[in-house]
Amino acid sequence: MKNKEVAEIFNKVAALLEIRGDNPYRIRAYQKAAQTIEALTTDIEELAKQGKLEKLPGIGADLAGKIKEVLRTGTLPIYEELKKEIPLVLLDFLEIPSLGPKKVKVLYEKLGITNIEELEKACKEHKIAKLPGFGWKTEENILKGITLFREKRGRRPLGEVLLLAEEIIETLKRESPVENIAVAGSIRRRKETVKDIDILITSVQPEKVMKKVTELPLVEEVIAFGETKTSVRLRTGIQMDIRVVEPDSWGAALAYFTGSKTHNIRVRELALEKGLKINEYGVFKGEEKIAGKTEEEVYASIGLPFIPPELREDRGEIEAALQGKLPKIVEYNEILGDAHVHSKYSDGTASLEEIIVKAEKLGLSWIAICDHSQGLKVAGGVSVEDLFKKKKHIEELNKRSSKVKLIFGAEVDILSDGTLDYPDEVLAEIDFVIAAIHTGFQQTEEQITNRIISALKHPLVHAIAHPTGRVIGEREPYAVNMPKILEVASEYGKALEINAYYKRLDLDDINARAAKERGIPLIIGTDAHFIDQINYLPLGIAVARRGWCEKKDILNTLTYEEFIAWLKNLRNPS
DNA sequence: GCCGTTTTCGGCCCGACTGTTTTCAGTCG
Repeated sequence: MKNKEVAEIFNKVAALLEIRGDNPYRIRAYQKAAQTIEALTTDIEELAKQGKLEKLPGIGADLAGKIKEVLRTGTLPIYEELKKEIPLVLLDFLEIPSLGPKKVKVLYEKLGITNIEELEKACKEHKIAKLPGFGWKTEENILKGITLFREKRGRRPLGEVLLLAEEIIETLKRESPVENIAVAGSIRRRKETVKDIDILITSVQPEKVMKKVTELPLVEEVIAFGETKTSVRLRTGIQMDIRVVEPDSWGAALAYFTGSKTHNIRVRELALEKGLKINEYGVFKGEEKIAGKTEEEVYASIGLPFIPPELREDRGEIEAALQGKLPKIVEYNEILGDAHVHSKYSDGTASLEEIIVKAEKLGLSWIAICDHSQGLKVAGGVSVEDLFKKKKHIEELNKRSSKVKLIFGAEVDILSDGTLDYPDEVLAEIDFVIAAIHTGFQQTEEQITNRIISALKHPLVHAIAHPTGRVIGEREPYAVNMPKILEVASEYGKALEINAYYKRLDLDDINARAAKERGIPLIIGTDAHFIDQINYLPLGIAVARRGWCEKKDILNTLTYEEFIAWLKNLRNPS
């Protein structure tokens, strides 16, 4: 948690400096530092103690000192100073489309506007249009922006947007003259939340495609309309940007629009060092275009192998690629099973038979049926008696089904005192025990951490489900000391779950990478309560990929027999 | 504010579109 808090302060300093109109490169330095800190897989406090802060990219003597200051005092002199100069609420204004730092500054200095209500009032009284650089159009845009802001149309979970994007692509393929079409941006990188939908197209009739885009029934409003770039807002509130390029520029454009922004900056800096220029149209040596048709070509032009989109976050992937040390991240088709599915035995809606049919459809060869344990009454926790019925049921089905095997598991509650929700003699009968916290979220960090640690140390537990308990956009993680959890999991060889449910994705990419670096096995489970939620499995795989995980790091790449062997071996090492 | 087998100073990614302008700053990605 500490890392996020430090990063947050740096980000705010950067935003405030922007409004103040400070040196843009100084601002970028703060932003870059914030990003580096947020992506750390170790506790920043540890790095500070070891005097290793200055080894981090983008952090020099000055910022290292400032990090230490934040860790010591919780704030920074420059931050406090800026807050006095510029009201913090102005940062909210930056979220309003068409308002950037320059305009926000003018609003504050000329009209003394310091909250949304005042801003709205000033628009309605047409005071804004009279300001230099503003006009009636800007006034209208701000009013629209305020409405959007109030509706909190911020980042949405990837799982919510991905299907929509794929649907739109199918429609455009069918109904307009596109040749290549692909989703780019943070969706292609499979970031856990996304702000907009970026779609890239090649076409010989770009104007027809653009027209079609604006006519899609899903479109509510056209924000910008150009020959090569069109932006619309969909009825769901999300923005969609469409770019059309020449086939010859497909790879360069795809790389460009996939981002991330910081990854792109690094790539282009590398190009400059080699006397090349990269833009969305290609790689150029002087006037001559030397690459651009494919992404591979673009990376190769600056001496890099292809970097999978999920890694393009400027979290060391470029350095790794330069050294030939890019991980061979786990492939989507290497995942053979889903390690966390609920059935009718607890609060799931599907029968075991239905789950088998679904798994076969998805090409999976095993599913771990992990229903809730007895104490979790709200979620239909399974009594000991029913648990043994389920065990028998699974054994019978496994005899009949050859393509898909079920694994007899349980998602066992970690009670508030750290003990487990079934007695040991029952746990011993369960082939796969994944323990989880479902109650007592308000406990202190020490209490929660100790609960999970006692579960990790329990000899019959194999893994911990959704280790931080966060629900994207709804619930913050409970107070848990992740470095300690990682330490104990690593010591005891226990697995941690990447929960693939679209609102959990817990562990997240950064924690998954931290686990991988410590040799902790990871296990992906959809936590499906409805049969179709098993479809979310790729979202969990995406987290693993974003966490630099390779095949060997993920237990779901094991065959049924291998996984059963792993489970047994953990309890009785051979 | 960072960074350096061309550099400890002078660089720091690149382009489309909008709106307010009569040539371009600001915003956005």
